Amino acid sequence: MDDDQQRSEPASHLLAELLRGIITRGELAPGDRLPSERVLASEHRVARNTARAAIRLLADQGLVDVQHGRGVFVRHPRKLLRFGAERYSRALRDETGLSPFRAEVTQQHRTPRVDCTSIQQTPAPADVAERLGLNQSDPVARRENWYYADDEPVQYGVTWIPWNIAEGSPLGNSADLGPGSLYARFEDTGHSITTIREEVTARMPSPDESRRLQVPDGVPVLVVTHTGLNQHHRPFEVTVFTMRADLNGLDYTMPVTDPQRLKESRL
Amino acid sequence: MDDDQQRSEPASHLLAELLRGIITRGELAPGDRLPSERVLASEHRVARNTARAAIRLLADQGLVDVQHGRGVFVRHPRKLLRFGAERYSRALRDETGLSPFRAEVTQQHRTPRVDCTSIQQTPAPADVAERLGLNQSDPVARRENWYYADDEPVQYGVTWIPWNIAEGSPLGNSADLGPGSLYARFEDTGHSITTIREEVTARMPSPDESRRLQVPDGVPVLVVTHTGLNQHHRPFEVTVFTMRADLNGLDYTMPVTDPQRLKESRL
DNA sequence: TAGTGGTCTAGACCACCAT
DNA sequence: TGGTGGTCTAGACCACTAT
Repeated sequence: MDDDQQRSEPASHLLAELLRGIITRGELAPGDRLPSERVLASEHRVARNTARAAIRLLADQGLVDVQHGRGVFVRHPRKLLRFGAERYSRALRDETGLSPFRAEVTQQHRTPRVDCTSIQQTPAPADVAERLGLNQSDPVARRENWYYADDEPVQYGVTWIPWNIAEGSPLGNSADLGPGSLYARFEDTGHSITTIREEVTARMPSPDESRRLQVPDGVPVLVVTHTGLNQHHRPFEVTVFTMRADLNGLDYTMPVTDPQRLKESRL
Repeated sequence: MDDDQQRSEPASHLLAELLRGIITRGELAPGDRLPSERVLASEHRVARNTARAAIRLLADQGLVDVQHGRGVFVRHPRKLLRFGAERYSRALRDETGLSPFRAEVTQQHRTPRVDCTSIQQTPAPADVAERLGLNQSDPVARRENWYYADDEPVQYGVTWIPWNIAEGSPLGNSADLGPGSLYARFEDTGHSITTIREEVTARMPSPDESRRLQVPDGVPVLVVTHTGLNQHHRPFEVTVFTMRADLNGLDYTMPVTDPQRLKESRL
C-alpha cells in the first residue's frame, strides 16, 4: 500500500475503502468479480493476508460475496419479501387460496416452496409456555417449517401448539395441512385468529443457521416471535420465525391503541 | 491444537467451539476475562493468529467483547428495551408526561436522555417523499435525535415532516418541543396520530454508525421506517429509527386486518 | 491442472491500558 | 513498564472450482 501518510489508517482499511468506492461508484457492477487476493496484494504492494483482511471488511458490510475457489463478487441488492399482519387474514386465504408466504413470493415472480421437516410432541420451552399461558411441563405440538424462494432458503419457523388443541387434528400429526393451511385448520378447531402479537429482534445467525439458511457473511437474521390470539383473546399458537434479513422485511400497519386496551388484549 | 483427527475442522474452529462451550456452560461468567491470545496460543499449541481467529468467531457471534489493551470478556446479556404501537398513544403521553422512550428506559431503572442534534429544512429524499405523498423537490423539516440510556447510545432517529406542517410550529425550528413532545405538537397543528405503519429490517451497521452507536462487534442494527397517519389516513411524518439490536426489540400487538381495508388505510 | 479462497505459522512492530 | 489486542509480512499447504 502506498504509505505516504505517517500513522494513517491501517493498509487493509485503506484498501477496503478504495474497493468500496469502486463498487459504490458502479465501476464494478453487481455480479462482477473483484481481482483475486493475490493480484490485489501485488498491485497494492501488501501481503496477501492484508488484501484478505480488506475483503473481509467488505464482506462484513455485506457488499461482496466471497466464494471459495471462484472469487469475490459484488453482491446483488435484493428486493425484500415483506410480511405483515395481513398475512394472517382470512380474506387473503380465501382470495388466493395460497398461504401468505406463497402469495408474497409468487407476487415477486419467484417460486415458493414450504417444507414441513418435523412434527413432534414435546414439553413446552419456558418462553413458549409463558406466551401460551401453559406450565412448562404441559405438552405441545412442535412443527418445523422451512421456506424457500426459487429453492433458496429464506426463513424457517417453529410453531408451538398446545397439545389439547393439536390432538386429533392434522395440526398434531400431518405435514400436509390441506387448503388454507395452518390457520384454516385452527378455525376447524374453533380458534379464529383475530389478534396477533409479534416481538421482533435481530442477531447474527448461529453457525448452524448460517449454513442451513445459507446466510452470506455480514448478514443478520430477523427473529420474529409471533403469538396468535383467538376471538376470546386467548393465545393458541406461537411461531418463532428466523429470517435472512437481506431477503425479508416486516411491514406492519396498525391503529394506535391506548395502553389500557392493549393490556387487556394481551391476556 | 491437538490434531488427532485427520482433515478435521480447522484448529481455529475447534478452539472457538471449546471456548464457546466453556462460556455457555458458565465456567466463564459474563464479565470474566478470557485467557490472552498469546496464552491461548501456547496452551493449545497454535500460532497466535489462529487463537485470534477463534476469538474473532466468538466476537462475530456476539458472545464476547474484545477490548484493545484490556482483554477479551464474556459479554453480559442485556434486557431489551421494547417498543410497540403504544409508544404513540395519547393515553401514555397524558399518563406519564414522558416521551415513550423515556418511559421505557425509566421502567428499566436506567436514566434516559434524548438529544436533538440537528433541525434543517431540506428537499425530501426519494423514499421519504414516497411515503409522505410528496414530490422529491418538496421541502421537508429534518430532525435528528439521539437516544441514550445511562449515557450509552442505544438508537437514533431521523424525522421528516412536510414543511407546510412544520412551518410556524416548534417542529420546524425548536429542539425543545415542550410537554408531550413530538406528537403533542402534531396535535397542535391538527394532525392526530391514529394509524402507524412500521417497516422493519436489519443489517450490519456502517462503520460510522458502529462508532457513533458504539455497536459491539457482531451486533446488527434494527432499522424501523415509521410512518404516522392522521385521522384522515394521510401521512404527516416519517421517522427512520436505527437501533442497536442487542439493546432494543419491537413488540407489536394488532388486530388481523383484511387486505382490502389495509390497502385503503395506506393511502 | 491452474487459479481461487481457507487456513496456518513464526515473527515483528504498533497502539492501548493498567500499574 | 509490561501485558493486552491490532496489524502486518512472507511463505506454506489445503480445499474448491473451472477448464
